[in-house]
Amino acid sequence: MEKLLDALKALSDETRLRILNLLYEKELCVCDIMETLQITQAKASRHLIYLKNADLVKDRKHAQWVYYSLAIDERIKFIDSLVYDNLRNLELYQNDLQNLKDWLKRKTMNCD
Amino acid sequence: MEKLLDALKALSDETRLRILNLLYEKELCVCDIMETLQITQAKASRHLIYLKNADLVKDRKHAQWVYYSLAIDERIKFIDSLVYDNLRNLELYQNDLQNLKDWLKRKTMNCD
DNA sequence: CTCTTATATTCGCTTATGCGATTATAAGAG
DNA sequence: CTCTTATAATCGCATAAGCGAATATAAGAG
Repeated sequence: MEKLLDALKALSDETRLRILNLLYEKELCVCDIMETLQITQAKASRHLIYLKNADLVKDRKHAQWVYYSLAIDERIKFIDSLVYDNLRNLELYQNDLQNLKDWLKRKTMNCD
Repeated sequence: MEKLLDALKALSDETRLRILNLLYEKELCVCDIMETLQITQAKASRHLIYLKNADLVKDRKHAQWVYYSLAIDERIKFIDSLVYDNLRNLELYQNDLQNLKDWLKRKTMNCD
């Protein structure tokens, strides 16, 4: 199956790794990712679709939002090791998690 | 450290995965890899150098041969999982291992 | 030295990738 | 309906990647 190669290609780009790192925390919509990583909407959308085509994430539409979440089954559990043992030792990805936390907090407050 | 990204880029090409799969068996010279995978010398050499630059393999020169072997430390042990749990379930990579075995046998016999 | 073998490097080409900017689509909100 | 917000798709461009063919280098062999 060449799906493995697709998955590896999906993992060979920093932006997609950063997105995947966020999705390991929780399901997120496109705008959460744009805000957290400070990237353009087109860029976020493009890379999410790339990850989806590689079967690493799945999406779910609700009203005008599209929510993305992990779709990593045990066939490719090496990705768990990659994220927990490697990615998250790096400052960039740690900072992204903190930024996500901050963003989600601000977002909730604005709804009050 | 961006070395992780280099490693992932190195893993996103089928030829390099096939080479890595072989090196998980044993140290090999460039010509073993050409013969086993039936690829050109330039292609084998190029991809081995790519893997070396990503710190996934190391080389050792002996007489006119250059021997390549794994250089995967525990920082990137997710690659072990990738190879043993994913790659080696795929027919292509299983066949490559058989071809390697056959080639090494033939090679030894020619030296008698 | 000269020839052969093993490996690396360069060249020119083709295709793939990533990007910003823009446009299209789709669902609410009012 | 019309306007706004969220997301996807398209376009044109620049750069990277992979390839075969040819050439360069380096070490033995004779």
